[in-house]
Amino acid sequence: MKFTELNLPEAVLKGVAEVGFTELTPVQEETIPIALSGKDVAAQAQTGTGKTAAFLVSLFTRLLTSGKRTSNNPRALIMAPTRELVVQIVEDAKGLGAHCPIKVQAIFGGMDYDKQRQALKDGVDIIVATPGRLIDYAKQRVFTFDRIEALVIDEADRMFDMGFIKDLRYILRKLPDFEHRQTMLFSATLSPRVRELAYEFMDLAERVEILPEQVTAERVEQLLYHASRREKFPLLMGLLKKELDAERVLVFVNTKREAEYLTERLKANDLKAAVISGDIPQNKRMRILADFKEGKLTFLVATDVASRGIHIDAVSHVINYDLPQDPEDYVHRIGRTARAGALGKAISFADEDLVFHLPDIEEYIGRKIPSRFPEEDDFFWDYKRGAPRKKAPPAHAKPAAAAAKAKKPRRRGKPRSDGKPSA
DNA sequence: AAAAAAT
Repeated sequence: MKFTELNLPEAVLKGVAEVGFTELTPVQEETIPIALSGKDVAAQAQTGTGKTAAFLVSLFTRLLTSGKRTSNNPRALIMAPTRELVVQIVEDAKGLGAHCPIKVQAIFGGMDYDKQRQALKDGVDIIVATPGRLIDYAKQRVFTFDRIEALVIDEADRMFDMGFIKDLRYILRKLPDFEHRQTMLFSATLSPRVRELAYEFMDLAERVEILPEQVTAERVEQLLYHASRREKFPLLMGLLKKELDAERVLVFVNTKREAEYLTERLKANDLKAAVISGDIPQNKRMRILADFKEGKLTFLVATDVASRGIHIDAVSHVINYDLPQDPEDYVHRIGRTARAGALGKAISFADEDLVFHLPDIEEYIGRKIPSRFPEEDDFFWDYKRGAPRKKAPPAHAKPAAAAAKAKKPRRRGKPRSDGKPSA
């Protein structure tokens, strides 16, 4: 099906054509007609299949005909779990909505406090926001939720998890009742638990659920190495020597601390690497992401701040240096590669501390990840810092000793050097 | 159990 067959307003079609869309993706084909009819939608679809455009096209079409912009009273709200994702959605909206008289405003923490505040006062049609800053302005009555007629929750399962649910509920309570607004839920992973929670805020009678058979994109080539903690870095270096096409590598770790440490190790080996995590100041986060997108960086070491929704062209490899704790995060992380028709490789390391997550991940994705134990020549030990230069021990040799050794430098119980109380 | 998100 083509966008031109959808009976969209001329202004929307013009934007769609300009960003180069002609054919609808399967998820767009399923969701856009339903969304245009005003029904609630809960859609799970593989990463990189055009979910953002699906809800943006629907929102623009609705808002073009439903009324006019007034100050302090936005008409639609899009919620997302990271600031980068908010920025990206706004960028997509600028392209698709280039010919629509619809004002889209990003609301998120870490930057532009007065600018965002003023924009809300002046009046916007669509807010794209992370929860914290939005609630801040709402409490100050910079704007009201009274005229919100459509709500989109992107990466819905993340928005409904422990860390976000309180803020999200606060916002949902302030919105017009679900009978007087449209609600749309999107994610690559939409668990039954999350759907149950979310349906409290949706019109059950008018809800359409779209669930795929396969959660991961088939074009991602997946591979897993069983490697001990101490083997992981030499294995990473070894892989880089072999995979000469590793031009844009996104490396995921589970903690902010590990992200910093691994980045330093890569840099010490003269590799162009940078780190992105919630500890990095917002303006730097944006610059690093831009540098990575432009190819100025080969490596981006990231926490799960970068695992969801972010589109980066031509990521050749995703490395799960730490196996993620949540199976959903595995799906989102590897979804950063092989996007929009491209190919990509996802290589995961399973060490003695994290390998126990593997069965859950494999059950979730419904298949075994091809795995192997590294060979002698998979390693490259001759890096500059912190490891023996001799030959590699066999994989999983003395895991108990390695685990015990690993616990030592954690300084448990001691006061933090920065003076703040430890969490 | 960690990450993200307001100042």
